Amino acid sequence: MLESRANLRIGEVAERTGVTVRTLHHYEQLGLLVPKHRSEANHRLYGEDELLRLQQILSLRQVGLSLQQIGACLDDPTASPTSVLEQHLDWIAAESDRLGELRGRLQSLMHGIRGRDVTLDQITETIHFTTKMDKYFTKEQQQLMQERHDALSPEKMEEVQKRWADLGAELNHSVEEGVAPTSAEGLEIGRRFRELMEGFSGGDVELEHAVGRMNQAEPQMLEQHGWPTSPESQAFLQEAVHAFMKGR
Amino acid sequence: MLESRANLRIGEVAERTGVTVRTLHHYEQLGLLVPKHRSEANHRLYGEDELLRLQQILSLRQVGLSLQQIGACLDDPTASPTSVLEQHLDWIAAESDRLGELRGRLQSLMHGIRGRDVTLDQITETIHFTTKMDKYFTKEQQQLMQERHDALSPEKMEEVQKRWADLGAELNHSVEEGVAPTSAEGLEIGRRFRELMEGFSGGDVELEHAVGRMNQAEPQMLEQHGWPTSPESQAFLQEAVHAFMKGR
DNA sequence: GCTTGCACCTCCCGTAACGTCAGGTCTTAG
DNA sequence: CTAAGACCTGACGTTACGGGAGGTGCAAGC
Repeated sequence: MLESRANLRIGEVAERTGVTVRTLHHYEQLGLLVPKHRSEANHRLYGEDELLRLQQILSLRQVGLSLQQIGACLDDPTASPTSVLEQHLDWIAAESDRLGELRGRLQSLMHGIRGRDVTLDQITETIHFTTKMDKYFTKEQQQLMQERHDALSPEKMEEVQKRWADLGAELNHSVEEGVAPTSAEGLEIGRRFRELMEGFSGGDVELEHAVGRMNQAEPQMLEQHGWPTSPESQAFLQEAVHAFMKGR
Repeated sequence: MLESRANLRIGEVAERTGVTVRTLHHYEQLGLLVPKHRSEANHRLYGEDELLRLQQILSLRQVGLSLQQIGACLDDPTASPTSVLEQHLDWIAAESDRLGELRGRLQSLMHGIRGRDVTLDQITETIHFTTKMDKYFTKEQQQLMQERHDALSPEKMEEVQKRWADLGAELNHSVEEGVAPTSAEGLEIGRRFRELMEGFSGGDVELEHAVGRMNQAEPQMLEQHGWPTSPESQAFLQEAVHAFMKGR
């Protein structure tokens, strides 16, 4: 009844639907929207049904479907559009989650360096570190560690770090001197290691295991902080801790 | 001290850092990571500093920076990496919001067609409709309309729709018969229109204006639901309502 | 009658970050 | 001596178009 019978030329279609002429050319090239008629001057003529199809294309594009998916929905009668949309929704949800997480991490990163001028090295190292954290610790564990970290006063922090550094130096020294892990000196190192580790993990065995896995797989992270990573040191420490635990 | 002095070949670098050989080729082509040395057989040799640079590149890539931005951060001493990251965070936040919104819309769409088998036409029309809604109504208005919609019982819904349809038919009839908008018949149409409209908007003037703007810009949306959209009908209705309001 | 301008036409190159051959060279183990 | 890897360069494909070059048809102004 109210249909505008006149075939529209490409410019008019573009203007009415808000897309560019180039886009319509593109859709035709993909076989997505091919006007059936041409004028005598070889100009594209879009009819009623083609305009409707274009509306459908634009609607589906609006929700993020790829042109390929749109083509499948429109042309393949066996393809169920709801399942395509369902699948697409899963995609969107995953992407949304990913971006949200990334956003949170970037925010806390920017929060951490707010105001202070930092070098690129520090930034990239922080990113590298947090990435590794994600790989070896669950979100709950990370949150726990963050809370325990925040609860510590700066002086306390520094003291703990110094004690780790001292212990690393002493471990190195003992290995170089050929001290036996089961000697009194070795046992003392084992004791101090357990003390520091328990202070860190709060007795959470799974957390300690996660730390162990990370240090196993990424020794250079410890190395950068001065902790001995040679196989000898590792073996010494393991035996020393074992001996200490057994004799306790 | 602990540096591995030996220059690594591209395959080894790829294995250790988890990227592909092609990626390293690509980075070299972009000038992002160019190993200074080659072996006698023209094989790339990556040294200590190049590995460090690669780590930085991968860290920055991890947070979503483009290779171009990464190159700028690494090579342009005037570019502040924090400002680049700040800007990037804005980007991420916007994208995250966009995807979250799209996700919500897709979810409610899928919720609306849950179980029932729907045609592609119905889906695309729903998408089209909600898109237009976004264009003319604020989120608050949409939420309000949704609540008012949900509060209505199905019978009530149907009755209201019937009354709109009847009014549209009568409006059409009056226009065709040449009835004056200021006649008793016209006034009655104006009264019923105001009644229905106030029932819809709940007296929210801004909401009514939004409806007016939408119908002005997108007459085909009304047209599809059988409401008269001819200029004559529009004019008649406007005068009828005006006359009714003045005489009230 | 000629020119100008406009809307349209058909190629074709460019985008970001690589994946994936193709065809050739080098080295090393059997 | 030969076959398998590891490496090299070069080039095309991916997404959804943007943008431009160079040509055609048609109406209006000089």
